[in-house]
Amino acid sequence: MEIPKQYDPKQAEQHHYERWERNGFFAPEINQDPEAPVFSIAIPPPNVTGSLHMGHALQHTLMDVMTRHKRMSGFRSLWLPGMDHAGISTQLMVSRALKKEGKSRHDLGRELFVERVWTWKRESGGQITVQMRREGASVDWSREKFTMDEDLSRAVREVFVRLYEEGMIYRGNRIVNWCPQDQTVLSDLEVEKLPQAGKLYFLQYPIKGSDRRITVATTRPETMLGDTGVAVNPNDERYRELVGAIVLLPLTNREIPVIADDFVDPEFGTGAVKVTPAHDPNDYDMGERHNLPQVVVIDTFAKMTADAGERFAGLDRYKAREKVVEEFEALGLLEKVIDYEFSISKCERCKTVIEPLISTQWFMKMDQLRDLALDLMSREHQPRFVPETPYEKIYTNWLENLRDWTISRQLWWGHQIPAWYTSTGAVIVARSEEEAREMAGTAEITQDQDVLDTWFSSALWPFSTLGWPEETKDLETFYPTSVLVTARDIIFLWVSRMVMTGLKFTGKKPFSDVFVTGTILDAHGQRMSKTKMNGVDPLDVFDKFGVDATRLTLAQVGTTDTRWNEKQVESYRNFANKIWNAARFALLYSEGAEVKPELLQSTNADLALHDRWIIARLNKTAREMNAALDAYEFHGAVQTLYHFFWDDFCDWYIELTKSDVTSDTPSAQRSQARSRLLTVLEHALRLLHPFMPYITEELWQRLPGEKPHHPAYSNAEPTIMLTAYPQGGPVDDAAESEMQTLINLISGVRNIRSEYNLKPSDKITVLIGIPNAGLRKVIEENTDQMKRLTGASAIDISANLSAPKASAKFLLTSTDEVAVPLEGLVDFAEETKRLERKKEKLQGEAKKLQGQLANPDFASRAPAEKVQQAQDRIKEIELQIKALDQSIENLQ
RNA sequence: AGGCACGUACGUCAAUGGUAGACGGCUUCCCUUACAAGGAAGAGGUUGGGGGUUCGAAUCCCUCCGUGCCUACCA
Repeated sequence: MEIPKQYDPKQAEQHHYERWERNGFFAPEINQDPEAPVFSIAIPPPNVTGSLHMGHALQHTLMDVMTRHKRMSGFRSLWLPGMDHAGISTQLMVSRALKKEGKSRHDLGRELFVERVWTWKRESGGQITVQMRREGASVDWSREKFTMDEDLSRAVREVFVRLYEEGMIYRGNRIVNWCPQDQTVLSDLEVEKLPQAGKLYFLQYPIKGSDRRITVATTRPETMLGDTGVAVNPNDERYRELVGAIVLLPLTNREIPVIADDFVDPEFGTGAVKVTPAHDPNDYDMGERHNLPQVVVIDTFAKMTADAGERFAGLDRYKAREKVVEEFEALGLLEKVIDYEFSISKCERCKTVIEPLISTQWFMKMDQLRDLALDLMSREHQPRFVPETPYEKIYTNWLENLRDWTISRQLWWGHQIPAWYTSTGAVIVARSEEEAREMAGTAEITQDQDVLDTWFSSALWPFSTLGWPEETKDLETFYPTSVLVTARDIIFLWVSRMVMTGLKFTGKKPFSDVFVTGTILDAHGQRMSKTKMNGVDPLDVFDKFGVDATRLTLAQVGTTDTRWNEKQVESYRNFANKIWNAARFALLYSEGAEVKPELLQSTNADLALHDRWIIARLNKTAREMNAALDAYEFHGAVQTLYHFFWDDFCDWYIELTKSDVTSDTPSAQRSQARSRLLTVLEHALRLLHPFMPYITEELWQRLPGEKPHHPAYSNAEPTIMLTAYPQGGPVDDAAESEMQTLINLISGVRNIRSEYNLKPSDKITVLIGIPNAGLRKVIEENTDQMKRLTGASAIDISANLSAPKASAKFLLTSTDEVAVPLEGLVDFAEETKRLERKKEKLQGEAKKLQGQLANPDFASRAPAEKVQQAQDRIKEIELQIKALDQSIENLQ
């Protein structure tokens, strides 16, 4: 079989996914074991408008690793994919397309516009589903959901109606965040606050029946046209006598009262605040407390209303600001203007400055829901956040301060609110229009024009996607889901709301664990964002280094914020190449051999040391992998795999088995060695598979022999995806420690070669003294290996070392010693210096340890084990120093 | 403004209170070897500064400096 020297990721990425998907490997039905445990994840649904970014790639990698691991471990595994209709983004995107045709959504009307969005969705939405296939995400596409699907929409209506019936959803007139651009209300979480350089204007208001004036400071002078009061702190001596006085509001002919309210900070500005209940959330609250009227002077397009007065009506809010300031100046009432930095609220989507407005909206009361979630946390400590700090606290604190949720949006794209109005103004909330007509007793009803916040449907995602409110088989089987993987910025928007609705409507938590991923930053530690143009496109990285290398890089990010570092991906690309070439070697010499799992079962003692050892290492690695994955320790898991494959398997095992495997003459021993190599490789590929699905499948398919699936998947077409994840058999401490001795021996000799600058052509003799007969035998059995790996022409093993004076020596253990005669090979003076340096270093360490032991407190208070360790280490150092002294003397 | 994290080798990150590691990079050596997208070896850190608790601190506490995030909002 021809195998190229370099791994070509694109080649491997081409065919496997399509085959996996076509054969139904991703669907839980592939599992034939009726008793199988269940594992399920609902994907955080990406926006239908979205395309893959690093955050997705990171989350998807982690979810795929978990799902593939559980699937291979025999779990009936479901990773359910889907998309979010993303109300505002999607509506904006389609509106923009319309604009290019010179039309607005209003030209089409609601029905046609919504139809147009669906067309867009069919034709160009969901790019991300194509990209997810590239990632290798093993999601069950047969269960793919969209938040606007009929079944999910039904769940939305059901929840709305039930909450309305319980009085938890209500319609109210309140101050809200209004986006004049998108023409919709926004929740607090959809508003971002940005620092902004602005000005603070000091305006003087005359007091009626007096020549006093009261000065208020404001960043928004135009709102003064809607002032209905001036507030001061009740304890502020400066204004005490003015409380209850009447202010003549300039530019208008209104008279407004001076009120006292604790909200006012006497330290700030002048200590007197203008109160505009209709256009500021705090003023709104104050207005409520003092029964102040609300005068609306700014409309939904951020233009001044008729109530702002004739001169201002129709002006843009910023034009009005200039005009108000001019007029104050003309009246001599503008005290001063100072530069001032404050934060300004902007629409998260379109960046337009938010206008707080009083508006009739639908709200959801959160107190009962919040208590359900808080109870779950205090009672069962659920959901379990990984990492627990700080997220558990952040989550709990946020819940404790939760306010009512504004759930209506003035959009056309979304779930239209299931509320209807009769001509007499009665409100009917129902599951369908028919039901509403029946309830109304008339056909003359009109539906509320608003839609629900996108997050309303997202909040139901873990159960609505499984069929709720029907009691489906899927819901019964896969709910609650096992784990939620998410970025930290949607803990409030999404995670907490899923917990609350899950508990309310299914009586169960929607997931047990919440894994909060870190953030991938750019090379300078900045967040990647579209506006900064500093994002790295995962697809470009896939093209450059391959999907598997990228996944490995992302997997080890885990929960920490990490700067993007292409070098890291490059090193994992090299790792993939290493895997490729190790397999290439095994396959090059696979004639007469095949994968035989039973070769790894035997623990019989006539196996060669390196064989016993690699089996032990494989078992230990498998155990570590399972433990790490179950604990969500992805960083550790990647490290474990990397070292096992590169260090243990490639650097040592292949090198030690090479002479048997590459032997020219066919023999039972050669076939065994070849088969064992293939079998260990096959197991290693399985361990790697959840992280590197493509290269492992590509190579696994090429391995000859018996490669059974996990029993739960015995009927399926061959794929590494459905083999059993190695659980790890017995450990073999003897093999590990004996092999370690051999490794130390070979490394030690190589070290000597390197330190003395010996050329590979310099033939050396290695003298080894090992008093223990058992160990001596082990080493003797590996003489040929040692010769090959150290470039020694002769190896002499005896019970007691006798070496010529001028030899490089090192201690293998406290009793075992190795020497390489150097006569004629090195510069003795240079060498003496080097040994002295080494000795100093050891003496330093010994001194430190002795200091520790000399401290009576250490001896009495530290655990005996630690004291013993220190003493042992000192003894070891003493021996090493003695050996060094000996060597130095020998060089003289 | 409050709250919360973080600061470890040149870079990115590890390390149940037990005396600091990995990978990449770097230096040296090696293209007759499955892999130059490679191999072998080596150098490199008083864990941001200062103080405290402790037999023992990267780890716990205080403080300063720096960075990031979150919440609130100052009219």
